[in-house]
Amino acid sequence: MIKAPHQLRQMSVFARVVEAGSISKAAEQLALSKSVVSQHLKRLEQEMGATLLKRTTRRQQLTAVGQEFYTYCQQLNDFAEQAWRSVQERQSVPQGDVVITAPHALMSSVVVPAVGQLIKQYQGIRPKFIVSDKALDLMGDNIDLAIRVGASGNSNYKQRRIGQFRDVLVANEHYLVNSKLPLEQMFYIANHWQGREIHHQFTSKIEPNKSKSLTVNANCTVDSFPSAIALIEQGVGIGLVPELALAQARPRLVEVLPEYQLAQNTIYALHPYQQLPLVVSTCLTSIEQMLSKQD
Amino acid sequence: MIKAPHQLRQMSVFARVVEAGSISKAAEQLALSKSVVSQHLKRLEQEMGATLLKRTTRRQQLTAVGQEFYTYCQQLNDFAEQAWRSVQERQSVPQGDVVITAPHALMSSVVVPAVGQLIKQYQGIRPKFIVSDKALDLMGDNIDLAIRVGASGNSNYKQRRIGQFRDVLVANEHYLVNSKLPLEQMFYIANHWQGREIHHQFTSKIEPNKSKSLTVNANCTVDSFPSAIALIEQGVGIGLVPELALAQARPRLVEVLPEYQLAQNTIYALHPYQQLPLVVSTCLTSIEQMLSKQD
DNA sequence: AAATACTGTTTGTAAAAACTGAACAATGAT
DNA sequence: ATCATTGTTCAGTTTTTACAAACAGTATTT
Repeated sequence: MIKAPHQLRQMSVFARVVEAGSISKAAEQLALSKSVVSQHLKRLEQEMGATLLKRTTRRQQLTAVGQEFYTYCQQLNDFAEQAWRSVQERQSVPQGDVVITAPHALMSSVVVPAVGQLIKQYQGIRPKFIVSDKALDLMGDNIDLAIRVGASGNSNYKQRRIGQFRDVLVANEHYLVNSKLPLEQMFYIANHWQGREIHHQFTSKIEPNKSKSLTVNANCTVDSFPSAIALIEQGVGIGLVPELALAQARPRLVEVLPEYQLAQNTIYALHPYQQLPLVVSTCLTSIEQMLSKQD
Repeated sequence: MIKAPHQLRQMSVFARVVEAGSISKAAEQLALSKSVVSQHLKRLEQEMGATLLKRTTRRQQLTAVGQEFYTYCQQLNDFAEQAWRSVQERQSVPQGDVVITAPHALMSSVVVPAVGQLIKQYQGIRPKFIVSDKALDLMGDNIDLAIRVGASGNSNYKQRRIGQFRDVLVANEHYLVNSKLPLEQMFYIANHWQGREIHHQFTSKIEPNKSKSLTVNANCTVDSFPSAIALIEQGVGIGLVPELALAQARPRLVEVLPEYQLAQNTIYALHPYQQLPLVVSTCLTSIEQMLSKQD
């Protein structure tokens, strides 16, 4: 019944003409020329096959049909107005649900603090944190923001580089002092994602050309780094830990090769939006700031 | 807040996408190409500064904003739909108020019978007849249809020729037979619009070239022809009467100059519409038919 | 009566948009 | 791995929209 794209517009204009009381005033209010408004009205009436407004140059009067039609068109305008307002309001202040996922390496050390700080300012934010080292499906799990290490090659989602960090090979101070074993034979506590065969390429912190490589087999595997830290603190062996997560544990852990460092991991933010909702973008900004501070 | 002409359309399309569950299906339902629908959505989101629909190639999910926005857009479509339907229904059958004005000469003899016949068929018609020999203001008096004799030179309204009739000079049969006076001296009962000095130009009914003229002063003036008929029937004098109105009175009245006739008067219909409402146009048609029958 | 101020309509023209169809990338199912 | 499906992007075309100016009708003012 109603197919043409312009009819809604015409209905809207018609309502304004009725309210304004004349074509000229309506045109003024709508910031249009009289001719346009006149034509809109004309075409609308043609396409409906009925006059809505009896009009001379001085007066105008609604038809019976026009009267009824107007009540709808009026509401139509109101609804459109309300719809926009509702969105604008919602977007003026960060609020509402945000589902954020991040790997262990970044969640408690970066994401949670960043968002936590935000909540103090905007109490309307209701975040939900999902720790996962696996790549979850943003759409399926209804995730608004995913922080990941390394780029996901193929994805429909928007992806942006938001920071970087290094992993550090650490051990309990006592373990390192007491153990007489060569590095290759130390007890290696690996994360699950590292696999069984582990290869590390170290570069000197001072001289970029000087490098050292290390290849070991995992003696033990954990599925998240807090377990690794626990073991390392206990003096069981050595293991890789994100430097960002060392803050809490640093006093008791020391680097195994203090003069060397590993390559940087890149941190990406992913989201399923064409355009970020305010809550999400605010969270993301906060996380980025947190990351830049730590550099 | 909402200014752009296309936004209503976009909102409408957005609602359809949500309802259809996918852009493709929505495009199909709207008889559009996918690309258009996609772009509409894209632009709408851009202009609102918010994503309404998180979407991959397979699934789509409403945003919090989108959810709220949708409820409005949905109703918007519904309203538009209803608005059109209401008009269509109203126009499928002639019904409702019609205000018709006509001069005495035509009202009871033509207009009322024509519309009366119509009412038998369409009981929803509620006509209001206003007899007036003066030209009323269509807009001011809320008149839908005006039947007039002679064209109104300057007017904003649509005007159309719908028939014609002659005036006839008549008298009571007995008066004519008994009166020995010459025509010029007979007691002349004039209508108000004829003025004091009256000139008639007669033409022979048989020979177009043969003509006769008559100039008289009014002995008596009436403001509408029924009064004239009453007087004439009483045998007071002669007077001009529209032939159309003679039907009821004919048995008792006879033409003064049976072989001659006066010039035809043209009947016009006037209305204040760009496009006639169904009720009005139906009435007009019926009146036209009534006129053509009498020719 | 004439001048005026204000209406709504028409017309020609330029800008904006809507739309299409085809090519493309991503996804899920067979 | 192939295949059908989905959404996006990119030309190019058609349709709408909009404006400005000229015009005509109406009411007020002078």
